Amino acid sequence: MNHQMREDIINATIDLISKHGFHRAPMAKIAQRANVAAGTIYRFFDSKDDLIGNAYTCLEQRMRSAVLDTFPEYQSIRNRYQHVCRELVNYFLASPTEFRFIEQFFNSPYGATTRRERIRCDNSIISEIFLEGIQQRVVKNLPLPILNSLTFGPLTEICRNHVLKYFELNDHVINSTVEACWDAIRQQ
Amino acid sequence: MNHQMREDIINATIDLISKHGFHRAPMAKIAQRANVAAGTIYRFFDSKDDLIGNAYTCLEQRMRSAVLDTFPEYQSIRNRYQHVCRELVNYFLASPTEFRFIEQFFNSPYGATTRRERIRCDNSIISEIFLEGIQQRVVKNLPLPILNSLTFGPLTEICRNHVLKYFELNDHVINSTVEACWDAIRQQ
Amino acid sequence: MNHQMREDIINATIDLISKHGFHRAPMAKIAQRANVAAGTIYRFFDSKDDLIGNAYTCLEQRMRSAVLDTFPEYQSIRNRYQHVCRELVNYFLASPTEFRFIEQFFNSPYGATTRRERIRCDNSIISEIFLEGIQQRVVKNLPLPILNSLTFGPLTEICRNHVLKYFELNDHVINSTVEACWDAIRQQ
Amino acid sequence: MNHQMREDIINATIDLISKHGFHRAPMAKIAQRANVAAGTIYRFFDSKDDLIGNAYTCLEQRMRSAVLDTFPEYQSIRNRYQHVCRELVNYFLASPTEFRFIEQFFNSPYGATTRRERIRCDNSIISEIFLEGIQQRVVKNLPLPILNSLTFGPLTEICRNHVLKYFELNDHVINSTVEACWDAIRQQ
DNA sequence: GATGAATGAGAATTCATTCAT
DNA sequence: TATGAATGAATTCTCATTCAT
Repeated sequence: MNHQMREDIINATIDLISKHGFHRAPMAKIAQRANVAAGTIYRFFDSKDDLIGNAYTCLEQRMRSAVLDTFPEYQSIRNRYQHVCRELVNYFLASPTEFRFIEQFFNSPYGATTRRERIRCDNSIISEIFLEGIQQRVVKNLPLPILNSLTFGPLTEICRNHVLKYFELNDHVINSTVEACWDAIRQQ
Repeated sequence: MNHQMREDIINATIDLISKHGFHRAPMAKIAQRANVAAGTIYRFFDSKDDLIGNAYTCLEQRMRSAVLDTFPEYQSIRNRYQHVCRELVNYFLASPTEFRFIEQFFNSPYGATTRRERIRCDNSIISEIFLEGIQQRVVKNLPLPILNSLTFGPLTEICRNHVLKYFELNDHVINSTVEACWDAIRQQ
Repeated sequence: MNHQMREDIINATIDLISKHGFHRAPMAKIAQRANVAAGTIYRFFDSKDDLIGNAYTCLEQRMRSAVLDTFPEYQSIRNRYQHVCRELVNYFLASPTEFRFIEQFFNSPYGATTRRERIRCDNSIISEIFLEGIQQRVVKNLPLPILNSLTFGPLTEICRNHVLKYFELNDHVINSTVEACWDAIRQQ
Repeated sequence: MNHQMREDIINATIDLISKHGFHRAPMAKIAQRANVAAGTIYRFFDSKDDLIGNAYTCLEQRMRSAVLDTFPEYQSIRNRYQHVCRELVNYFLASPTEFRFIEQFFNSPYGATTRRERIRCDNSIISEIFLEGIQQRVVKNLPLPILNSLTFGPLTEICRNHVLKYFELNDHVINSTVEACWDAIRQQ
């Protein structure tokens, strides 16, 4: 198994699909952009659907790394929370193509069977923050999916607006938004 | 122009696309489900893309009505805000198919050129609430797109989780979430 | 039978087909240009093919009139010959649309079963000229179809070049060409 | 690129179109007759229009070869003229299908932008004959397009009549016609 | 008679996948 | 193992024709 080839195919897939959608990203073009033959894709993936699924899984890994690599394990709940939020936004802004792919994937039938939390951040980490916060009465006692939504819902939204050039973000605005997310979930 | 037919076609489109995605919703199947001939669709719409765009526009209208028909014009900012939030969630939960279509549309290249705010709520209404709130120092002085994201980001998310059966909503949870959104945007 | 309507439909047919070809001249557009409903065409013609055939027959009549209305019955063979030639060219140049239709018709499977002579000129007239000419040893003793081709072949060609704007005709050039055609058929 | 396949597709195209017209020669049938899959055609040609255009260009080449391969470069103007005429007629009679295609092409909107001279004979050769003839006062001093029409107009016509079985040609008649064409253009 | 909306068979074209080299 | 030409089912769209009004 040539791992570089696999990587190239996945990157080509993300590129084309994020730009043109699942349809209008023909295998032939994916192959071309990846500098492999069309048939070669099928040595790595069973079908186009399989390729799409694997492209997503691959992105999941990348995001997890981005967010967790610099995770400050021993800081306050608030700090850990804000770290995750900021790193996520930074990752998305640095990788607009991947961001578009992920959003498309999640909101299509392909991703309908995937919980959003999985990709956003390793469950154990963000859940741990929430659970610890609830226990310490720093965070509202709400179901985890709700806390997740209150956090990642707005962050994803502002990234979309920025990536699609509707509203440009900067550090100040990002910080304000993260702060507002924290206001949403913290015990008042 | 037979308006019932047009409506039927749009509903069939929303139905099939929300379930199977833009591809895998062939015109032939749309026609079949709408009980019209394949060619008939083209009397009302120029192309599949045009049909999809119009289906979205139609949903926009329906949502606007749902949210605005019972709008309490003369109540407090907080009450008006919470009204919009709750009606939106109610509408989405009552129309899961339409919700899925909208999410797919927005996150695909089709909807990339459409600002999300448009559909979520008539701009003038929600913007008015925010602007009035900022003026009265009840709402944080943040750019409108950020306030929008802090509001509709979480709401869309919890609807998605409910519609996809990951986390069941009830009035209590919805109220808590709306309250948390308010906490996110209100002046602390 | 509303004759004006029939005429309008035929004119619309000639117009559209001469410009866009047999395909790309849909019945709906023909109807539109003729200011009648699509279904109305079928009160006058059995099918599109029938319409095309009748459009041709109609043109045949028009041409015949154009050439014969001023026919100088009692002049010399040469004069009568040159009259027919010139009138034909004049008619074609004055009616480029009809010319294009006829050419298309004749060279398509539609017209494959139609002898060209029919339309070019009433058989009896031109044949009479040729036969008389042969008898008087003024015209070469060649089969009539050959004499026809030597006459109408070049004339059609120069009309095509003019109509398609490849080579502009004027009276002088037309006269020279007619003269040359006469040289081709006359006994040397 | 499999050149045999390309050739097969072009031949199938010429075959079907010459018999049934541009419409009524669906890509599916062309593919079938060429013993290739429908999609294969699109590896060689962008569209049906492109295929038709290329089929014509291919015929142009074939005709040119037919006429020029045996061209007697150092003979008299009259001999060279008559050679071109006869070879052209011979080629058409030997290839009635190709002849029908060419005629249809030229007289349809497809070929409206193509000067007829191009296909009939390599311009430089026939033009050279005419120009030389004019200079030597052997040929009438008429514009080249007119000389072209006086020559190829009748020849095409008699071929049409033969191919469509209205009037059977033989060497004697062909020679007489070529002679008559020469009479048309030669200085009297 | 006239209409034109509706039909649906048929056309061009695309593209996931296969397989001989 | 990698290729990419070839496949043909599936898709979008067109348009001659019908028929209820």
